[in-house]
Amino acid sequence: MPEKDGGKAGGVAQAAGARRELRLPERQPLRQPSRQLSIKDIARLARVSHPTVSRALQNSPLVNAATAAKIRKIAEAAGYRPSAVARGLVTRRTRTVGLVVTTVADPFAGEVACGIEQAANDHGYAVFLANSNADAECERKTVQAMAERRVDGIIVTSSRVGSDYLPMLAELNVPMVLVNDQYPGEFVHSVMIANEDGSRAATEHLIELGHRRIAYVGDRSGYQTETERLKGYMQALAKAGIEFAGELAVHGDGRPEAAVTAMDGLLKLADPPTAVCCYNDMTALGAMRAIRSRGLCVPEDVSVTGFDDLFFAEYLEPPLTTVRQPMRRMGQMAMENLLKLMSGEDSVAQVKVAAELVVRGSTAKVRARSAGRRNG
Amino acid sequence: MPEKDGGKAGGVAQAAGARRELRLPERQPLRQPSRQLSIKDIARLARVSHPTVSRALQNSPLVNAATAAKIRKIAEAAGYRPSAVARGLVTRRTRTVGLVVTTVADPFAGEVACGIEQAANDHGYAVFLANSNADAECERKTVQAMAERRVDGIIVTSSRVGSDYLPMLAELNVPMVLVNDQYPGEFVHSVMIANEDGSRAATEHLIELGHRRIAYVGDRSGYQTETERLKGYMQALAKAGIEFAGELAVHGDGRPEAAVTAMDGLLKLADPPTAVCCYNDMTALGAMRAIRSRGLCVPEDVSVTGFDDLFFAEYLEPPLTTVRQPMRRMGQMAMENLLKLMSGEDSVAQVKVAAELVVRGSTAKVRARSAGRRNG
DNA sequence: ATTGCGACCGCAAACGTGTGCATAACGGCG
DNA sequence: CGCCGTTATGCACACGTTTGCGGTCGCAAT
Repeated sequence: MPEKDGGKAGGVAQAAGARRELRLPERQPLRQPSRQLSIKDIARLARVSHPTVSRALQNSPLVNAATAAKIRKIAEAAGYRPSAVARGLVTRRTRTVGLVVTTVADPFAGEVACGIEQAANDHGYAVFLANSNADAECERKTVQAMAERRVDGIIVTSSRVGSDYLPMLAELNVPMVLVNDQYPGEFVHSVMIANEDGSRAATEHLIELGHRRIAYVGDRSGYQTETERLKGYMQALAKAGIEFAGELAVHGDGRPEAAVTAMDGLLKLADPPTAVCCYNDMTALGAMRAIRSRGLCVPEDVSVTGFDDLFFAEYLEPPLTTVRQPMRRMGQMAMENLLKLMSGEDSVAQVKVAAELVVRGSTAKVRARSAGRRNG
Repeated sequence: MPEKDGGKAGGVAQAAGARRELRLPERQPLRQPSRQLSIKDIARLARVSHPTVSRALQNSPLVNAATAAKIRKIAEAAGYRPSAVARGLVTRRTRTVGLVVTTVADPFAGEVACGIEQAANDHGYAVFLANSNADAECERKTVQAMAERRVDGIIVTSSRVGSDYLPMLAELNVPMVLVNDQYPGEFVHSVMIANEDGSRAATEHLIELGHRRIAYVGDRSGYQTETERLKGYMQALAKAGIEFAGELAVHGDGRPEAAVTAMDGLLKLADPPTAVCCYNDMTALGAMRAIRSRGLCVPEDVSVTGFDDLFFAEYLEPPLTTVRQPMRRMGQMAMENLLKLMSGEDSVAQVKVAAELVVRGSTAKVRARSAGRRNG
């Protein structure tokens, strides 16, 4: 055995050397002092060709079990790590997905990202993270950059781009799934929460508690999520025979600061609301602050509902009544959906996940009119 | 099939074909129906060689301005995007960094990640995100996987691995910076908050308000951050001549749930604390819940302080007194530090950023003993 | 006319891996 | 002894870039 190896390898090396001399002077490329070792280094160490090493490391049945074991052992000992970039070049698959969110600092995005990362990792995929800063142009650029890096797929949460993704996607030719947005097309699928249902449930809950003057503090107008939640709110009002009052539906931006001023405006009305349905939990945070700044109490003077059920919702005082969104699960679903898309099979184009109303302490029965006169 | 080959490629193939015939039979590789177009496609379109295209696109002065412009125009029109993976293979730099956090769903990690992503993006770097789930083994695996993807550098926040990074890093040979942890070495630098100072300041603040029986609810023991914050707390006590009581220093896990039970245990003591210094804001969230569950009030019955100043801190009722950590800025600093490391120059190995006490409503003067007897 | 030179451009390598195909070794069988 | 089927391995590519170097061209200087 050793003889065979020694003899054979020697012969091969010799032949190769001789052959090379005929061709070129074989300029010696200046090597970096310490470079990552390559598959050829392992091949040399194991006295086999590099394809054999390649096959051994991917457990191919084509290589002898004994030599495969030997090769793996040597590679292990040398601390060899095959280059994913070289592999990506030849296989044309990087096992990488791109994730673009408005900002990871947003708790909603963080939860979704967490679910995605988990699922991706379970399937051997790495994820590129990028912030769009809720800017359409930036989002577009980011998606382009990811295409340049040859990601196998892309997930976008709370997209700001809109339906002109379609031409871009067709050109890029990379599968994509959207979270909480929807622009159906050949490549682009989506998973989204039942916005209307959730928002309607929250509003109906307030109506059942006897509220009639119910406000709505939304996001910026124009985005699909916002539109749908507003719609749910209006549906509930209509169903209960309450006339929609334009003055009670105002816009924030999904963050607490804007909600404070928006809510404050509502409280200054001649006939202020006794309850408020907020676009999301962050908005509710600001609304509650505004309410208290006027010396009013939650829920005694005004009830408030949120949307999302972020981690802090149950720890607020009072705990926030809100519409739960299984964020992590949704991220996971998005990733699983993308995996299917990437492997060629087409899955359900649009999955809508159920929203669940979680009743806590921030909502209560309306009480006899008294705070109504306290307008500024 | 024969028609396609003969017809379409006819003109081009002929010229090239003649030359090629001398060499090899030129087996026709089966092409995918639609593939990304390459630099050679653009070269053919522009009637130049592909190296010229390459140079034109990187604005090399070696190519004629007019032809460069033409090439760029053609590339633009064709929607050509150079492959970052092929480029990475030859340049041996991927312009990619790895970011490993305990979990992105954690608001602290989210903020830091946001700062990092921003800075990375500004410098043309993409970032791989991965969760370690606060598990040392998982963290190690993740770092390995990133090395396999040939990232140019790595940032780890709240590392769970510890000082045995050093041998691994030496082997991997990739620069790394740690956030809120510190294992000095040739490759590994760090940026961290002044834990002791911050924690001491919070405790001193409580002491100034007249508190003498001050509890501490920490993280799991053993981690550097936890150790340092506990130390700061003890320093403040010592300085004020208050004897450290072991029963008052308990462990949570940095999340609200664990803090609830930990705090509840403290309140059941024969001589319960009148104030509590929490490891972080999440812990404070749980502590406040526990306090209220017993019918006590914050800050009237017990004052509480946090650490981090997460977004919700100022929106709590009462707003939380806490130690501010400029998280986004710290992420940015970590990235800038890493950039220096990657470009060869060595920067300050350890930067410590100042912590700032933010006094809000959750802390108040101790009042005459009365709640003390309410133990269970 | 030759030489030298600068400006452009193309050739031929790399980079590190995967894979179709040829081939060597080997044993079994006619 | 020759043929063939297996098994194991190596060869020669290919993937899509970048880059050192040599070559061509036009033009001025000799």
